[in-house]
Amino acid sequence: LRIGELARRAGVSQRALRYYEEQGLLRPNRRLSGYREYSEADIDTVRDIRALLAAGLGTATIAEVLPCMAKDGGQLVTPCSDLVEVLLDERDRIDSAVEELMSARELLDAIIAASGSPGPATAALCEAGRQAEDGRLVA
Amino acid sequence: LRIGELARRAGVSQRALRYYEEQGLLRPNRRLSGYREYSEADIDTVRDIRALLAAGLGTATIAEVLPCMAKDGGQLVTPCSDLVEVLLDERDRIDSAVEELMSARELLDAIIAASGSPGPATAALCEAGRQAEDGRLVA
DNA sequence: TTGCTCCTCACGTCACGTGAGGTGGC
DNA sequence: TTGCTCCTCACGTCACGTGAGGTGGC
Repeated sequence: LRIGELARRAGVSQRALRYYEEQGLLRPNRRLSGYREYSEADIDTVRDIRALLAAGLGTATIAEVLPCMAKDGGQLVTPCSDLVEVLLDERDRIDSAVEELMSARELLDAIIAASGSPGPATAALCEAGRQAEDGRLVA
Repeated sequence: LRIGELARRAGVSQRALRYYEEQGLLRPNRRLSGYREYSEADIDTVRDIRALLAAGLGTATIAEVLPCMAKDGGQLVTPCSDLVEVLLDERDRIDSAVEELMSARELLDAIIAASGSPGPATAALCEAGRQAEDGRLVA
């Protein structure tokens, strides 16, 4: 697989793939031309990387986790004990991140729901908001 | 309220508060000394800002949303119709973000669960991981 | 030769962190 | 005067985005 096809199939940018390599998360072979050559397994690896990044893990931590995910005949590999503690912390962080997202969702829902009855006061406040924004640009 | 107390009570850094002001999200008064003077209402505003940032909204969008949250006697204010469409998109993004977090959580859970029976293969792979990391540092 | 894909710099972005160096109030 | 809090630059960080300028294969 060349970088363009992997990017398409994994749903990421080529820049992201080069960045992951720079951080040691991927190690593609090189052709004589210098082109990167990826394996089919890299598609799943990239998906895992994205999932962990989206969960707030840094590339350094992900670099430690990835070898544990190397499936040995469909079997997960045991991580070093230091890493397990890190993962427990990260899992807690994910749980509170979900709660934050839910409360933000409620905030937006309340505002969206309030858009049912516009009224004349709305237009005025809308306009006030724009003027405040202009003021900011001037200042 | 001076910046230090607001930072403590809202649970954010002073740098973050200055940044929010720079982005037009807060507009504290100034004392003769140049010190920022915040209102009690700013505590809740900062909490809302954090919730929306955590949900992935940018400061520009939050600047549009905040006036809608100005409680007019406990009542939410209606946003401009352009904004409502943006909020609907953001809400969808939050929903998929939650799904991503859940799947990442499952990934970590599987690895954590695998740490039950260490065995000798683990230590070897652990060591291999460290060597690979060293190789990276050398290269 | 044309066109598509790839390559390596290298600077920009967003929401801050982190000093550097200086001032205000009790 | 001491000590704590505040101020304004201004550069660093993380995970990339976005060109700039050049090369490879059919």
